[in-house]
Amino acid sequence: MGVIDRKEREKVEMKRQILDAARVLFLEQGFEKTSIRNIAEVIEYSAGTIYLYFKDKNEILFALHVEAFGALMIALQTGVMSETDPFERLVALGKHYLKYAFENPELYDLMFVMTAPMETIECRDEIWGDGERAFDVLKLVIGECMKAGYFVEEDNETISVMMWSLVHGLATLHLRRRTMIFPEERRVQLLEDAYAKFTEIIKHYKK
Amino acid sequence: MGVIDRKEREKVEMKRQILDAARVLFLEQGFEKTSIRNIAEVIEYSAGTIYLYFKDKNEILFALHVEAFGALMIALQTGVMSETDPFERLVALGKHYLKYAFENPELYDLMFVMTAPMETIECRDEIWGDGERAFDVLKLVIGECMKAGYFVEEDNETISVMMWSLVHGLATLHLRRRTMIFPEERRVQLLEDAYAKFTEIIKHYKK
DNA sequence: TGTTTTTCTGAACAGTGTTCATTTTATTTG
DNA sequence: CAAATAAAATGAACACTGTTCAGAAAAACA
Repeated sequence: MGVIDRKEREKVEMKRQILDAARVLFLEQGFEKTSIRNIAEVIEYSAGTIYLYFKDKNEILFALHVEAFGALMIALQTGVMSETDPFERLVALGKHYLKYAFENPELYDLMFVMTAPMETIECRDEIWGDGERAFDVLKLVIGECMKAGYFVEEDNETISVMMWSLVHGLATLHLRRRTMIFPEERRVQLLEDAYAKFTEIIKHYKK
Repeated sequence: MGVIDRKEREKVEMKRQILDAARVLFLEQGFEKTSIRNIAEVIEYSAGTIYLYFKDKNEILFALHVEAFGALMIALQTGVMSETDPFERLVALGKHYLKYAFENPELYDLMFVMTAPMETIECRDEIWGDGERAFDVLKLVIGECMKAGYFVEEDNETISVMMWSLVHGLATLHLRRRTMIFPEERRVQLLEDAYAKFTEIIKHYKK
């Protein structure tokens, strides 16, 4: 029966259409302000139809979440590849993380800021699995740095959390407009300087 | 006419009632999930009445925002007072910042994470003024550190942004449940360790 | 007391996420 | 090909949201 195969393909295609429309709208106007009816309008179906493909609005978010982490992993891997020196790898990793955050603000939000999806119990494992794998990349690179003589006798995970917090802090302060307290022409420079200074400081740290 | 004085008092009292109810509900279930009707129910008035005291739901948020920054400023000042050594002051400042964040998660959210209120053009100046004044405390303490021989020849604002990003990152990663990727018994310890390590590293940094 | 001003209500509007009986479309069977 | 079955899509309905505003109730003034 080639029919059920085609039906399967159509189902996947429809899900794709919904996700693409949802991603565009979420990125444009945010999750909360995007209604199921908005998404339905874009794909030219009725609102009810969406519920034949996704259980609810959150499940659409989940699906995008998974895709977003896939994209971040690629971005981070690119960051790792681009340098051979262990410490430069770490610096590049952070840079690519920030780049991803600034280029995909709403997706970054969804991955590291939004609370809604984290509350619901279902899918938690996969969701956190994604986060863990991204964090593992950081730990790996920091592990290499330690082998190369950086962070001697430090706890890998502690250093990783510190590094993650810093870049996440830079990203969210900017994405959530808190850098507005600085004059426009200084904002980006300040973020870059702060990151550069941080990497410089940790580079030369010896117990 | 003592009447208009009393009327004025009643108006202030009513605003207080609304704000108190709103703060409790916002802290309990968040801004988005709290409806004007919920607030009205608590203070035993109709929903329409609220609009006689606040222009809209955002204005209630603004008012709470102002109060929250007042509380943070007190928390930070306490942090500054508690130590005499400039660098220990800085360490204590960050600790009290984190303490405030963890003890008032929804208020912290409202001050440093929420986007909604920042979008609307009105009240922006006061709102950002509050943020600026809090940041000034940090700059001041770091300025004292510089005079005491720390961060020599560094740009105060760059160091301040770095410090702010780190504590803000720690706070938001935890408040937004991203530390769930760590086993429960390690979470808080990891945050504390990361902060302690960070302060230790910047303490011993010499160009 | 009657008049005016202030305060409050509750219905209404256009929107939300979600459900479900009904209709339309597609596939399989006779 | 026509009839029967199965799948897909609809759109009305429900209970909710923020917000407005004509009218009712209460308070203040004359």
